[in-house]
Amino acid sequence: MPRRPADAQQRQAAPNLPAEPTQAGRFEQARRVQSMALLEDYAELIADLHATGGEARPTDIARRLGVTHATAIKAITRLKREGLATARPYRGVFLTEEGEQLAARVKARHLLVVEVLRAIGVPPDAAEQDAEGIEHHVSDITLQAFARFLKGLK
Amino acid sequence: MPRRPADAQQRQAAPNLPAEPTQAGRFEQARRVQSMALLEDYAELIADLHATGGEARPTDIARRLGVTHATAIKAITRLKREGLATARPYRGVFLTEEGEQLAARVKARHLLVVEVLRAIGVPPDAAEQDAEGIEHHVSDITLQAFARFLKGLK
DNA sequence: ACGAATATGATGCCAAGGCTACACTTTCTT
DNA sequence: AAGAAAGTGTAGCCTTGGCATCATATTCGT
Ligand SMILES: [Mn+2]
Ligand SMILES: [Mn+2]
Ligand SMILES: [Mn+2]
Ligand SMILES: [Mn+2]
Repeated sequence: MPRRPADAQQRQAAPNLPAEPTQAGRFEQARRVQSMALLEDYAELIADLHATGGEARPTDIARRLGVTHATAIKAITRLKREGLATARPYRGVFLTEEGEQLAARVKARHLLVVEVLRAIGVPPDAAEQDAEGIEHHVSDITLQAFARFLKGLK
Repeated sequence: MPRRPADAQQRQAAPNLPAEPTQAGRFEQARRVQSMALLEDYAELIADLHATGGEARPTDIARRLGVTHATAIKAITRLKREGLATARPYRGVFLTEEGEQLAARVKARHLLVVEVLRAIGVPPDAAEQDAEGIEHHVSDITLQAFARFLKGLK
């Protein structure tokens, strides 16, 4: 049945770029973004643990994320591989400079997303809950619009 | 080092319910939601293909999603397993009653999310892009707030 | 100081969701 | 009516991110 084109285009690498404005392009970008979500949450959490005067040890991280420590350790391995963290065995996890920067961006974005949801009238618990997933999909452009929106309110 | 409690609680099933208001509970809920995202996008897309007068065949679906047809076929297998779709070999995919209902809900939510982003001042392309990922994390409670927000604007 | 309690790390298992490659079926075109 | 073109399905491979289990390291409490 030779009706439509073929489906197997070249499908190059496409590192992390803007995404075509086609439906397929949007889905591809959404998948790319999703693949960063876990790293973002870990970075944000590790920074928070450090900021709260504590250490970021696998068990702490695991408990806060609701996963087993084995799962956390595997994710930490990925963080290290991606150059976002280092770890001293039995002594906890530390963010690299790049990791710190990611954490800072992610935290700011998280707070802004919650703030916008609240401003729209979303109840506090739902805002906190939904923001945990939504945040990762909020692009810089959208984030700027969020900031302008909040500024316009006060 | 026996400082903090243990991390391996019972961790029961937790089918799809409200989620504790703890940080771990929020992350758990976000993971549950994410595991539905793929099914939601497929259901929405299949309904759209049918609505647009066409058939929903693996290659159509794959092209629209930006994946290979093999990937689409695997996802369709999961849709069938979950009771959301049926398929007649070489004749396309069809949503069950439950699948149709899911598709309708997902489509309405998608549209509302885009509308809210636009209302906040997000440029059209970014709104379309970000909504593709955000939509899956918007709870019913939040969706209601979105509807009220839009109503209040006009 | 030493045993108990806890944390850590390693390993192996699983399912999801990508991919390529290849065989088969259907449809189109001549 | 073939033969070519396109779609479909299957199989096998990979990575991610869950899990449980076990061995080892550290720290606490007495
Ligand atoms: Mn998050
Ligand atoms: Mn967050
Ligand atoms: Mn989507
Ligand atoms: Mn959608």
